[in-house]
Amino acid sequence: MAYAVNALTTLADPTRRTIFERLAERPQAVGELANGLPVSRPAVSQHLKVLKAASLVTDRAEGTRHIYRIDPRGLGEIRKWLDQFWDASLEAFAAEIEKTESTT
Amino acid sequence: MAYAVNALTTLADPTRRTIFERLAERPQAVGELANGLPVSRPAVSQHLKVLKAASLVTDRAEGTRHIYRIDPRGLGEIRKWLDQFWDASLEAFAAEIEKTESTT
DNA sequence: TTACAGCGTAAGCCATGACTAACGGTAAGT
DNA sequence: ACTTACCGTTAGTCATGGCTTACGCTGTAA
Repeated sequence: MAYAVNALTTLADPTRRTIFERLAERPQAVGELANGLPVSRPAVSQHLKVLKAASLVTDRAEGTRHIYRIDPRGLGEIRKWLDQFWDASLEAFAAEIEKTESTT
Repeated sequence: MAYAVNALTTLADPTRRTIFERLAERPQAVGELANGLPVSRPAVSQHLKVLKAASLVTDRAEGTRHIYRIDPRGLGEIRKWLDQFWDASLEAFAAEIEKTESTT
């Protein structure tokens, strides 16, 4: 659950979300990502570090190039965390409607 | 989609997440929430304003008391946004595995 | 080994935003 | 009318975190 929280706060940053989207299309190297982004390469590197810590991406070294791609785990944790509130929300909603309408 | 982004950044704050959790259990007034939280009542009020703007909660006046409860809409937007990447992630994963194993 | 390409890290700056204290405004009770 | 309860808003302070610049490290090519 703490993982989901990390993943959530991680994706809260706009730049990080953009990076995540790009990697969702296809795995990419750091420099590749930096081009086409309004921030410097070190900035991308830092973001990738955070994304990796949240299990949202994985990296693989290919010579001096580091290829990053999406890690489904972080995404899954968020989903799990979200569904828990989704259920609670619907439950509360059902209770409220039952109390108001009582349409059996 | 912009809604989902708002909802996501909104739930990134720990205090706001806690408020959201409390409201998931049962609808509550502002003062009720403030008790049991390590922050002041105005702070809670501000957080509720943000949560409301992200369609994550709804409020209903009951005398001078303002009862807040979860709004499923904001939650739904996040889920929709998330699922889009969930699919992209699995797709990329499948492509990778297919390329590596090719176990038809 | 010399040179270059590709990244990660550290230090420092600056903007965003979370919090408190003080105030104003409305509803209910006496 | 006066008081009290309950809440929203504003102004101002302070910490968090994203960004850049500078530097160091590891491979690859000649």
